[in-house]
Amino acid sequence: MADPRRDEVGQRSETVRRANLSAIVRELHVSGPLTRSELVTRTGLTRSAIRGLIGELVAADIVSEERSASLGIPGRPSPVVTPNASSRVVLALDILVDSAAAALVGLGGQVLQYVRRDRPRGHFAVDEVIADLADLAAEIRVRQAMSNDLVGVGVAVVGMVRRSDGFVSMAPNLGWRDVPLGEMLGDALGTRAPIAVANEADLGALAELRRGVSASASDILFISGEVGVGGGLIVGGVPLTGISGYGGEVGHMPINPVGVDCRCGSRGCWETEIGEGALLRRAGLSQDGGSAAVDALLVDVAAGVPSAVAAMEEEGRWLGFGLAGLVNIFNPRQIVLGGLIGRIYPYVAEMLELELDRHALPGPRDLVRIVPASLGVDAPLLGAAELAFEPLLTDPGAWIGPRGATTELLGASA
Amino acid sequence: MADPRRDEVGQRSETVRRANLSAIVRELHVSGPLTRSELVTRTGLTRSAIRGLIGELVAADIVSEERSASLGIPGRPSPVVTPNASSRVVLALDILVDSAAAALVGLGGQVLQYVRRDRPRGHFAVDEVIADLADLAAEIRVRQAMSNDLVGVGVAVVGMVRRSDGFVSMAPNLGWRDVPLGEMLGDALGTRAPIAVANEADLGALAELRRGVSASASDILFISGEVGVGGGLIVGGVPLTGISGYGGEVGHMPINPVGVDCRCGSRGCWETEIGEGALLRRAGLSQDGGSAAVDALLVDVAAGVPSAVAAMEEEGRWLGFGLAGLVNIFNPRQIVLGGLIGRIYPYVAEMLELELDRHALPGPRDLVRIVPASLGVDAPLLGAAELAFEPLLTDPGAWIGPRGATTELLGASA
DNA sequence: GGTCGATTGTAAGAGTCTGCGACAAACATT
DNA sequence: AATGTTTGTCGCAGACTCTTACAATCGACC
Repeated sequence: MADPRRDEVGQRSETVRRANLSAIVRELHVSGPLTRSELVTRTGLTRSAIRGLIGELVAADIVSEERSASLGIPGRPSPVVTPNASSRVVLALDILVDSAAAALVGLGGQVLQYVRRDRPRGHFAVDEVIADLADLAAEIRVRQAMSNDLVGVGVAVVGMVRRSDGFVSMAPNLGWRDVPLGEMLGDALGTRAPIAVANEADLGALAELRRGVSASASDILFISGEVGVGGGLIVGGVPLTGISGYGGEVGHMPINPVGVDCRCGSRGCWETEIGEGALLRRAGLSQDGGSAAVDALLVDVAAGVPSAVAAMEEEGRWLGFGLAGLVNIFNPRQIVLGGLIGRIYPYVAEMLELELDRHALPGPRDLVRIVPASLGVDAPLLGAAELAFEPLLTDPGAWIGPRGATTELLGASA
Repeated sequence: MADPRRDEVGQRSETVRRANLSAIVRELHVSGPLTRSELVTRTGLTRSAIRGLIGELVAADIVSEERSASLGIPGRPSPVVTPNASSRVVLALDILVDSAAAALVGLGGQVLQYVRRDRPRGHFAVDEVIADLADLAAEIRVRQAMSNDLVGVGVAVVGMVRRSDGFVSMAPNLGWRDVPLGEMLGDALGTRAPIAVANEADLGALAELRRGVSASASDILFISGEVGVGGGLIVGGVPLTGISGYGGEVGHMPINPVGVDCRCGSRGCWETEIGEGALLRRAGLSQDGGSAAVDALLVDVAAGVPSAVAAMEEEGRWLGFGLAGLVNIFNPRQIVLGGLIGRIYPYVAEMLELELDRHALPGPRDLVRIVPASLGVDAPLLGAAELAFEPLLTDPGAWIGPRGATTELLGASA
């Protein structure tokens, strides 16, 4: 059926319509309510075109129009177009090592419902995790009047995920291998809405790009360190996924030829030098302490305890050494440090910049800025919501008109 | 003037036309002559649309149509559409460490003229190099009847280049720093055709992608090793340039914390472990021997000389160690080894794959294939031609009709 | 409080492009 | 020579958006 030589690059007028609707909805989703005239300048479309497209979006209940409050500017006031947060929603789920979370997010990024629950470390049986997530989702379902159209479900996982079907090939920190998470969650949640699964760091990067410190930059690296070290890489404005969605695993970039064994089966990975375990080990602390142990370490550092300070210096050295390579490869505008690494950033910044000076090429080095993440632990959760919204942002037309497609009430289980 | 909030994402019917023209011309440029009906299936456009667009391209002398030879198939024969190699041409230039080259390439990729001339190593004065290139270009100019429209000039340089204006910030192997090469070449060549300058490895990757072993793959890594080690990375079908075109410098990825000094000013770069110098050093040979010394080494390896074999094993080990990181980060379909590394590939393949098994994550590792480059020394030159053609491929409309734009006769100097 | 200028929504008509369907042309087969 | 297949050709319709003229609404000013 599918001819391999077929590129399907041909465009038609329908394409124009889709692109323009997409531009409007995406702009509203990212930037929040805008007046019609602002939309005209931002999209470059004419007033007539905007008028027609907005009319359809209003009819489909995707956006609303209201008279704007007078702003003291001469001229006819332009109505404010607002994305309908309560009309189109997504369910976002997050599976971290020691907690799980669910959120209901409306178009425009408004968080309507939010639940995060700690989970004991080490309880990672797949069925257990899925049951917990289903519980969280059910809780949200009860709290929210379910008159909403569920656009999709987004899931963040600490592991390597094949994007196409949400298959988790490996999640060392959860002890998973080859788990068809997307499929299983579909059954457990009882929804036919599309379920998109992706790596936690990739989604953190997406969230920071849309709603955080990297607002609409085109090339950023998001390094998220917790127990493991993940990376979400934005290249030319597009998330780097690789051919099967496994891309961005900077934590397992070999960096020390004489390094120690890594959970992934390799040796000398970056993760083994900058992860939570390495930091605690160098400080002479137990590696099982989790984030409480890290908190204690930070107190020591602030107090000037030599072993703690030395451990932090060594951490900064390895961070900078690895980041230099990434800077030379990607020539990014920004590197965002999240999770554990974001928390310790103030204490490693100096050493890190020094190592960058030493090991990164002058051109790229001068242009990159290192910043801590701004969204905290919820970055991946927000990213999962963004991921789930993507189909609506790309082709709002599918939610308009008779071919209303896959809209469905949350809770209307099979 | 330029409003920073302006995205200009609005599409119009003209956009559709441009995209469709571009699809046709690009398809012909990459795949060679095709019948109209093949174009119909490949682009997904209707016969009517193809007809109209081809008609305009023929009128603008960009393509030609001819009756096809009968193929023994029933049905009305479809005319063959051929890109006009002699009507639209680009000038490609290449500056390597020990040679320089120029070529005149026609639409479709046909090389109409070609000159490569060895240059003694060490003669890298900017003015000298530019004079040499201008000579090569003049030689081609004399040989070819100049009734052609020069679409543009493409230049490949062993160094870090800012894409926007062809500014070479650093070229350690040429001893250059901050050379406004694009501007200087414009003056020396006496042409107002746009001059695009880019890194040699980036262009090698582009050439392999278009005309070599990687035909239309979306994610490939091209590693080009000569004196230095460069990388051309294709991510999602798009060359990775970074925010200022410095991207892809995998050779200067720090990889050995106890490594040796690198020409770039850093220490422990990958290049210092897998470059020509490292290979020769480990084999106990002089590092100044150049490619003749490498040839001698290869003879020794084939003969089983222990020191040579050991050097090759060590080379393979470091190659695999570094590639494992790139595999984990990019999850590519293919890694193409060019230049020196492509030449020695047969002797390092085994060790390289072994190290990949050891250090790369199973998911990405299973999907990647390592192959030697297929285009040899001319890969960057061909890539430069592709780069110069890019404006024509992206918007053929600019070369059609009254607003004939920047077409110009080669040699019609200012 | 009325007038003027500025800004923006509204509406109708035109332009541009592609898709659809009917027909004709060119080829192989029988 | 008749038939079936494939594909170019042509006219018409559909889908968008742009252009242009006009109306609506605001602030500023006299």
